[in-house]
Amino acid sequence: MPDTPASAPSIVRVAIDRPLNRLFDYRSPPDRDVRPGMRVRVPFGPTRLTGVVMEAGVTSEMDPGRLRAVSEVLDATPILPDSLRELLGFGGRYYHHPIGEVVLGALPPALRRGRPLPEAATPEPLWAVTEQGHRALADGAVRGERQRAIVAALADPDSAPGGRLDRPTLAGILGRRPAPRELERLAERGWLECRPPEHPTDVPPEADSAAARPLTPEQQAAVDALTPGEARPLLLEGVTGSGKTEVYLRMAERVVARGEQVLVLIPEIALTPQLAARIQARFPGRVALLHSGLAEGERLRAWASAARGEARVVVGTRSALFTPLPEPGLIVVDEEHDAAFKQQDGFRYNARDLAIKRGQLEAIPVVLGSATPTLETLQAARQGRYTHCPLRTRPDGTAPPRIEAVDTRVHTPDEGLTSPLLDAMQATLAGGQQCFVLLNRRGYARTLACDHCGWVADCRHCDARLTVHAGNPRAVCHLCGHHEPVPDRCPECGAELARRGLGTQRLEQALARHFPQTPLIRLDRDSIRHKGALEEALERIRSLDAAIVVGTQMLAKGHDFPRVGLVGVIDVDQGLYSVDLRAAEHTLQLIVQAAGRAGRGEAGGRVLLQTGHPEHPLIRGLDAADYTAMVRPLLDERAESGFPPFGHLALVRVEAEDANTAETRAGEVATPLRRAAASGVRVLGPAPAPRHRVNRRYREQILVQSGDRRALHATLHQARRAWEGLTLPREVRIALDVDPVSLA
DNA sequence: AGCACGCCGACT
DNA sequence: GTCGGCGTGCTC
Repeated sequence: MPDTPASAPSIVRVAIDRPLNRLFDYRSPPDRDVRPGMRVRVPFGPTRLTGVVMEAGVTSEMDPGRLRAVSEVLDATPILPDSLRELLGFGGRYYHHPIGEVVLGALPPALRRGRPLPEAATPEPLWAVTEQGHRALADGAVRGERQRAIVAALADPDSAPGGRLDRPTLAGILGRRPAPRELERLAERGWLECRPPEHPTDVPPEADSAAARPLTPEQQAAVDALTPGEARPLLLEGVTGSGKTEVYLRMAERVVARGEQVLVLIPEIALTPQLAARIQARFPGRVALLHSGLAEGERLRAWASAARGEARVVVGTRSALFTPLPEPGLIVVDEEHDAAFKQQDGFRYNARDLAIKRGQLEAIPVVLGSATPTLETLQAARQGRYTHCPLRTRPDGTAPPRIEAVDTRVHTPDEGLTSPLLDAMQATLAGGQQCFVLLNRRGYARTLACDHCGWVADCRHCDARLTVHAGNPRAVCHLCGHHEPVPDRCPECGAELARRGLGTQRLEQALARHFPQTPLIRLDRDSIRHKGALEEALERIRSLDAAIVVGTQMLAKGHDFPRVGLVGVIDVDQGLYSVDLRAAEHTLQLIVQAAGRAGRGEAGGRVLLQTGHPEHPLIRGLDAADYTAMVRPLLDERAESGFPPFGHLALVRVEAEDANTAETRAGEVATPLRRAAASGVRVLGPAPAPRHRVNRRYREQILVQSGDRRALHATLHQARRAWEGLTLPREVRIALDVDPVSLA
């Protein structure tokens, strides 16, 4: 960098939290060394804003007289290192999102607002259940939902291996933050004890039985595939129970042992608290946990402890990807196929893809773990761009479950249930095992309709049918949340209304009639609405022998259940024949993930799929032991259509308050896209979005597709500049989604 | 995104 | 006469 003469004012280029796709130049104070990565306070129009210096010592294109001066320098040293700023710059360009929002969005809210970075913090103390507490829990003496949830979470070796958790981790498991006073009160009653964070040597090895068990040859091979200096991404493909977590932990141990930090990304902390808890148990006092359930101060402290290098392992959801690590050594993306890694509004980044990029920039390996990797990841592994480490055998030696189809044309379902499924359930329950029944629609009935005049209950804000919910009876829109009372009679003709289609609530009722003696638990977004309910339900499932659990895809997510003998999938056809880009892929993933719940016991499990199309190639190819073989027809289909991973997509959505405006403006938005489109870039649309009206707004969409990523991005870039010259009404919004997960 | 400036309708 | 409606344009 050339020295600037002492007389010329030094100029810094600053990112600010405004949707403007450029940086702003300021004169930096003559007496202070303002370096890239530091936060500054700058005048912006009539106000002052917090910004991040992206470049320093630059010359400005601006007329020097128009430059204003930095008002205040907020950091003594940079809080965003070079590599992260580079990652954020890349992210802004790749996803075509304003750089300032990207950069400021990477900071915890407290830092975004200009608060100082806290000094080194004392580590969070760890909480554990006392002997007395265990007895009280067993005797039912722990009264109060909240108190019981806390003690139960700490007492459960699945949620708290090692029996000790700090408050932020507990918050992730409970889905709410227990107040310090709540914990203290439990300690005063003698049920909990509080210990200072200990050294790793204090952890009893029996805290996690997997830590003592030798690795299988496949696990060992995966751990050994991670060689220092080799920064290639690694796909760890393993079914549930194949011991992926133990592989992550052993890799992390090696990385931490050589003085480097580990970042672990997980899809959603509330649904999979076990991984976070196991990591916490293996690296006590050295883990920072970052998730949306944290209070602002806690989030700031966790972020700062990672940034200062105190936390050696950082575990977090999507946005934790942007945590600074002074000594990075490894990034793990667990359940890499999960759509939760894609941000669905604003800066629409995919944390999995940006994790790969971060790995490149930091020259460290990235491990992608899944039983059902995305087609993008499988293809990269097939081409040798990623190292592929399969874990085919389960450490407990059990066989993968058998997957069988039940032909619903032969066996007509009653309330969603066919006789072969009911018979299989009967047998499973008789054997003392559990049955999981999966239906991807919550509520009671899918629609409310009049058989007499054809009226159906529609949402007044969206293009969607209202779903009938039982219990507190309401008709609910699953798109916008609008709800209204369920009418007794048809508002048009007064005839009796029919409740059509099946939801989890109705299925639950039907199952209760078939199996009146069997404990029945429902698990969906409605049943776990109140905080800690998921943990309670999981706890109950684990405590039972024969039982039926009915629920949505939530059932198939990472929880560990030892006694599931049978998984029934009520309706797979919906996913197989949906027009959406990834519907079939997601259905296969769901089936395999669900199958992973079955047969952890010695008996081996069964999966029954109810379908009207048992001859469908994807159904015929189902084999829980070989996902790669299962998805081959999908890959062939994508290759033919030029869809990912064989081509690249971007979706442009134009939204307005009325349908006409949306349509005409979408046309104006499409024109520069067409004009900019290089050869090999296709522009499809505009067309009404599959969900045309949502929340009283109308949406049109344009799909841009190309086999050449660079050509696609050049097109988007050029079109975007043309859009800036467009005079659109304020209410019209253009949203650009690069690498969309769904076209709906 | 904010926020100010600016140019036309019903109020003290 | 003026308070305020939100259309348009700028922010180093």
